Order: sequence, then C-alpha cells, then structure tokens
Amino acid sequence: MTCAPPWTRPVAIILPIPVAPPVTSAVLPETEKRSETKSANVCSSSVSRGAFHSPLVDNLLSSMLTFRLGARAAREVTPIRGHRREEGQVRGTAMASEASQTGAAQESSRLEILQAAAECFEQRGFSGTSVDDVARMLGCTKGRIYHHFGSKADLFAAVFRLGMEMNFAAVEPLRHTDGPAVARLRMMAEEHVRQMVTTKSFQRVVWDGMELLMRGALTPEQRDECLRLQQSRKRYSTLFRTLMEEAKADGDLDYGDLSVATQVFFTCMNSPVFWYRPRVADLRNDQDTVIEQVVRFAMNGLGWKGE
Amino acid sequence: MTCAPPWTRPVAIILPIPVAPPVTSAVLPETEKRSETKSANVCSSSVSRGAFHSPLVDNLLSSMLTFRLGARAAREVTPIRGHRREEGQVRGTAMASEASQTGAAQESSRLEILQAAAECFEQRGFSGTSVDDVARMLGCTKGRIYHHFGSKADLFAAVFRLGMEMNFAAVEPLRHTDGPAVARLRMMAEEHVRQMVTTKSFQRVVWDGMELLMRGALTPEQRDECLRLQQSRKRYSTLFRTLMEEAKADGDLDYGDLSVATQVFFTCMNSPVFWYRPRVADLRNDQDTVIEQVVRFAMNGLGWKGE
DNA sequence: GTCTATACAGCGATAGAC
DNA sequence: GTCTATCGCTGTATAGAC
Repeated sequence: MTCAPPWTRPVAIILPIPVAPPVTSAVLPETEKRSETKSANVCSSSVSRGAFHSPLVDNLLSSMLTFRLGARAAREVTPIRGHRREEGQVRGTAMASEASQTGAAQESSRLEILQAAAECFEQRGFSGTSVDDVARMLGCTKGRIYHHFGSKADLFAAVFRLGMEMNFAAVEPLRHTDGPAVARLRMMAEEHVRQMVTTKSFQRVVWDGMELLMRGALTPEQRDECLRLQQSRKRYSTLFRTLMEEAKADGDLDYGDLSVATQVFFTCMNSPVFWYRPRVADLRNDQDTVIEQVVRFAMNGLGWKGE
Repeated sequence: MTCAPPWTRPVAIILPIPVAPPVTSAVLPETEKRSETKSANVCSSSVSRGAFHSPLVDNLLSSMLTFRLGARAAREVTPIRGHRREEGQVRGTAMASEASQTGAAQESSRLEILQAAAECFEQRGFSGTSVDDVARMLGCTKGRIYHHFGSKADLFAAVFRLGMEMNFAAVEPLRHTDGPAVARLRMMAEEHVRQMVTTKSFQRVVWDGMELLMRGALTPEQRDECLRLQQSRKRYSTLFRTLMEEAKADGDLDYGDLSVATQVFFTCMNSPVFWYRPRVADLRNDQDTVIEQVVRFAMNGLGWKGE
C-alpha cells in the first residue's frame, strides 16, 4: 500500500465511443455499416439482424402495437420547460386504429427500428445514444424514427417492454409444470438465462431501464405508467420468488434473507448481458455451455445441493 | 401469449432524472441540497459525505496525485474535431511537483470534488451527468472543477481509479495469509463485497468504467493508458482467479469453465452496487448481514460445500 | 482558486417538401 | 413514409475578471 503500484501512474482515458458522422444525404449502399468502429470480438450483438426476425417476435410485436404519448426528456420536476411540445399531450396518433390498414408493413418497419435501437442502447446506454445514432445504424435519417416513435424515451420504452414481454413469454408457461419447486425453478432459470444470451441487446436495455426506473423521479401524469412498468417487473420476479420460497420450505434450497437472495440470484442470471460475447464457430453449443454454467452457479448460490 | 397481459397496455415513461437548474450566482446556504429530488430510500449514497473522508482515502489519494492529459469526449476515431483543445496535449500542469506547496488543501478540494462526482456518476452514469450537475452538488460552479480536472472524462477517470485503488488496498494484503486457498478466497471476497457496500458510489463508477473501457475505441495516443487501466483490472481479478484455481485443485471448489465462473463470481460480488440501499438504523449490522449473504451466495455458486 | 461570461458543437424535436 | 432543413436548448470547455 505504501509503494505506488504500476497502475497508479498518471493515466488518461477517453470514454465515449467513436461513431461516424450522422447521415444526411450521403447514402450508405450496404445496409450494415459502422462495423469499422468495433473491434473484432466486441459484441456485434449476440443476435445477427436477420436471424432475430423470428415469428415469436412478430407475434409479440403485434400484441404490443401501440405506444402513446411522447414522454419528455425534461430534467425538471416542476413545470416542464424545454423545447418539446408544451402541451405535454398525446402523440403517436392512435396507432392502434391504423393497425388494420397498413398492418404488417408498418410493424416490420417498427421492428427494424427497435432492433437497431436495442443495439445502440446496448452499446452506449440511454443518454449516450442519440436518435441520429439509431438512424445511422439503419442507414436512414431520424425522420423515419420520429414517424414511428414520439420521442427518444418512447423508443427506449418500446425496446424495454419488448424485452420484458419476450421474457414473460419464455418463462411464464413453465410456472405450472409438474415436479418439485426446485425443478421448476431450475427450468425457469435456464429459460431466463437463455433469453439473456439470445436476445442480449434487448435484455441489456431492460436492465438499464430498470435502473432508470428505480431512480427516475416522475411528473404526476407519468407516474402511473411508470408504476405499471415496475409492477410488471415485480410480477416477473415474483414468478421466481414464490418458487424460491417453496423450494426452501421443501428443504431443497438454503439461503438467508429472501430479498437479498432474490437480488443476487437475478444479478447472477442476468450477468451474461454484461460479459457474454458469442463465438462465431459453434454458436449453439457455445450458448448452451454458458447457460448451463450460469444456471448451475445461480442454483448453487441459493444453496441447492444437486439433483 | 395469445391474450395480451395487463402490462401490454399502452404506456409511456420518462427516463431522465429531474434535477435543479445549474448554479450561477444563487448561492446555496446548506452544503447538502438536491435531496428533494430523491425519494426516501432511494440511495442517498451508502456513505455520508463527512464519514467517508477517512485517513485511508487521504493516504490513497496522496499516492495518486496526478492525472495528465485532458482526454477528449470526441465521437470520431479519425482527426478528432470538436470544441476541445486541438493539440490533444498535456494539461493538469504537473500537479505532482506542486504537491509539496499547497499540498493538503488542494488535495482536500480534489477529494471533495471526487466524492461529489462519484455520487453524480453513480446516479446518472457518465453521459447522463453534466459537469454542472457535479458543481451543483458541491454548491459551486464548474470553474472550480475544470481547475482541478482537465475534462469530464478526466474527472470520471479519477473517480474510477480511486475506486480501484481502494479495492486493491483492501484486498491485496489478504492474498498471502495462511490457510487453504478457499479460506483466503473467502476472506478476499468478503473484503471485496465490503468495499462494494461501504464505497458504493465509487464502485459503481468502477463498474461503469469497466464497461466503457470494454467497448471504447481509442485513438492511438490514448490506447496505452487505457490498456494500463485494463491491465490493472485484470491484475485485480487475477488475485481471485488464481485462488479459485488452487481451491479447485484442492477439491474445495467445483465449477466448470474458469472464465465463466470468474465472470459470474464477480458480477455476484459486485451486485450490491446495483441494489443495496443502506438502512439508516443499525447501519453496521445491516451491512454485515448483506455482506455475509452475498459472500455465501458467491462461494456456494463456485461449488463450495461449507467449512 | 473560484466565479462570470461566452463560444461552439451536439442533440431532441418539428415543419414541410417529396 | 421518409428525407431535408431548421429551431432552440443543453452541455463541454475556455478566457478572463476578481
């Protein structure tokens, strides 16, 4: 402690991530650009663009259709000043009613935007990402994005919610399987971790969203909606929590305080969103290995003693 | 999946956190302001301002003294344009040499800034925090901050490094204690988690810093310094990693892949920076309980079967 | 050593052309 | 439905007063 170690030397870092200048009229021929700013194995996102466009997502998306109200990025609690619409009113022009018309095409466009947004938010976080960033990743301008989403916060919320819905869809059906509580918990954990790995970008946004939700102060009108989001999260964690209690009562698990255990358990299961980088070769097997190990760690952490 | 669950309903949220307008000439009488934007138990930071100003930190800080080079917040890899100094040159005016002069006073001021910065970065992240935010928390203007730190990135880096140094100082001495590898690992883990809880703001910044480091692309000049930071992190995790291997060889631990295990193990131990909120009453006991539980979870996760 | 004043770029958001 | 152009605020950083 007395002698200064090597890493104590004067040092400087840059933190923001370099990106290309915004698109204006210079058209990008290839759809995928920006790869030059990423180093080889630094996460070109776990899911390749095309592969992700699964029926599951389409189904989910169609049940999700609409987002109202352009939330404002105001930093004040009191009378929200800023350069956004002063009335604080509904936007997004009641998309639900339009859904019957253009339907599929519009949704497909929305989905593509969500996908790109997820990747941007994953890489730079909410405040670090500009709407231009997302547009640039899509090879278009922000006009397109603002046509579909009322604000940047709306866009983020949409990604956030889609991520949550995918989790529910994957995990909830397993809740009432047969067998002891531990076994069900294990299966659900496995499915949850699989989500983290296969839809990593979205799940990372869910994580960030939770954090923002936890510390975000709200204007009265927005409180309701935020509460609803938080409750949905709570409902999700309860799926696991109840099984944890059951399994402990059965003598299959052994942990101390339930709250602490839940927190650590989830952080554990979610951890791949921070460190997982898919290896190109043998993707499937790679993922399975990681999932298996993470689940094992998490279950052991709860005091599970094996089958 | 077919019937839309309640949380599928249209929703809107705001994400950014409201703050008071920047300080200009309106002087704040009390040093601590801004409390009105926080809800009761939402993290008024684990360490109270005064209590944190410990000899340990002072010692660490004096061995740390100097930061060179104003890192730039440029978003381009190629010729860095922007409104910062174009030479990309050294700043911070060789503070090490000045240390003998004003010494203590200057350092105390620096430390106070670091403290406030840690709390701001903890709450809003790097890009979400403005230099004005930090100044406002201190009840001063950004002039003071820019006098001590060349740029926002410099400030962040200083907080980051101080956090890391505290970890090293707490954990490294335990490396060569007597006893089996598992026992030592357990002790180190406990000390690490204690750091997470007692210096939470700083540790949260360390976490964010690691993430930024992982995905940040660099201009050639800055690559070196960044690499150094990363290596210091690596060195830290190696402290644990080697013991993990030893203990596995001893038959005291049982995990699969070392890399995955390390990642999950750390994420686990670090988790309090995300969810821990100190309860005012009986702080000490509260912390100890949390620490004990987290360590237990983490060790169990590695396949530890108890004493 | 800290404050005031100011420059200048970036970004969120809108209007209106196509 | 997407693009262009533009507005106005926010935020980083600097210069110079005190």
